Amino acid sequence: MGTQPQIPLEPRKTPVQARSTVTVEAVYEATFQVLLAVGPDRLTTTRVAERAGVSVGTLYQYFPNKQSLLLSALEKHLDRVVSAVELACRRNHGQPVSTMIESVVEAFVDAKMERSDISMALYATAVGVQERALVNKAGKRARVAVASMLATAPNTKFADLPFTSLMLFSAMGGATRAVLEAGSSPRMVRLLRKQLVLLCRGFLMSVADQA
Amino acid sequence: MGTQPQIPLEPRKTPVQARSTVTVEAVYEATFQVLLAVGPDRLTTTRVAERAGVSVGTLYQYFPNKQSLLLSALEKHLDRVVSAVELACRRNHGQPVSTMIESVVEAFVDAKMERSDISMALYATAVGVQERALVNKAGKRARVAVASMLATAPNTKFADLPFTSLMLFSAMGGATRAVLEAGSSPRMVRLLRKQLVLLCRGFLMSVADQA
DNA sequence: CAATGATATGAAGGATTGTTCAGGTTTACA
DNA sequence: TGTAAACCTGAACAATCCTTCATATCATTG
Repeated sequence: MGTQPQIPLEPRKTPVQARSTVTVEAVYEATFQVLLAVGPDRLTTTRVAERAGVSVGTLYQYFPNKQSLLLSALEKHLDRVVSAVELACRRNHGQPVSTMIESVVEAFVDAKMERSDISMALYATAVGVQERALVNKAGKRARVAVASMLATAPNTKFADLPFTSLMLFSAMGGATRAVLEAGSSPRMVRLLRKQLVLLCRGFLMSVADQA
Repeated sequence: MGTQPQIPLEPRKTPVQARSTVTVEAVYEATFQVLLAVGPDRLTTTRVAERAGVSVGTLYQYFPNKQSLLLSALEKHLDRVVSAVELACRRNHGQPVSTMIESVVEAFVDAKMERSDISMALYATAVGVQERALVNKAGKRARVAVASMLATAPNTKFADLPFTSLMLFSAMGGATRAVLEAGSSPRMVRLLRKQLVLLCRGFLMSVADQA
């Protein structure tokens, strides 16, 4: 298991003019589109640059290498989703469990579906070691938020909050992914919201030490 | 989105002597190991052949190209898991919902954990279009089996069995994957089994039209 | 043991792709 | 308006990797 040679992953240069801000945003968007169109194997920096309407050289001025591009894109998306969940959790401290669940499910599904194309495209990149590290970090953040919210539920105590949160969040993630990959039709998304609430609520009722 | 050129994906030659059967098995095993060791990007046919103790040429006698190797490996694993689930489902027709759940969860978790290394390695390959098609096909098989089992539950009717099965199976898959990627310690696996039963049972109680 | 088919080898070809860099264009600002 | 910094270009380089094929070894059968 050789440690990989330490290659820089941070953006090489930060945009200062409006022009380059547009460029970087176009590169991100192109990354998602190429990812969806041809898959991760045949994603090349040249293809991304083409799609973004810039030259490869330009791309390499803001990303030191291909992997950093994919990592940045992934990080951006994860942060958006997790932030939404964290916000929902913070807002529901002290609420009844039922209310908590509804809010978190809504926030999570909304965040995922807002750009369902990006969500799907990025599943294909969360595959390497570094990528999974990012996903883990994001998952941990979400679970901490969920756990600390659940800890404030009135008249309810949970024996193993960390693991309970893991179950909750991973089940939500799994079901949402399945719907996404099944085409995420409006009907399915509607059903997902409804049944995800039932799923989570049923689970939490089961594992709670009611007082 | 251009249709990919039709490249053959079936094994080129089927082993007839004992010698080659060993070879093919070694190639599969090497595929998993390389996948785990260096990830899908840096998996090369030469590396797999080396690890298997054969030459590249030999590998190409049984697999027409790299993709067919990965697809075969994936298909093999999926079939093993789904078959286990199908068997469990068949055996529990007519049983109470609670018993059904326990059996299916046990069968699924067992199948996944029996070779947890393979399960993890293959997450990284289920990324391209053809690979996802295989996963979808396997998922469908599992859902059909679960649905037709649930249809036989006494005193219980489900309004939307297809979607209910999707939720059930994808939630199970998500939670199991999370535990797998968290290291699948014995403690965690134990918790997973227990709480997965609670999760599924709670969900089915919620969506069932009790009679 | 001869002969035939099965299996194994690995160097070399051909194609793709990540990354650089020398030189151009545009913007900001004094 | 001049100039320095920001930004962009794309051909070329270097490296990797998939795949083939001419040749060699092993197993089976009659």
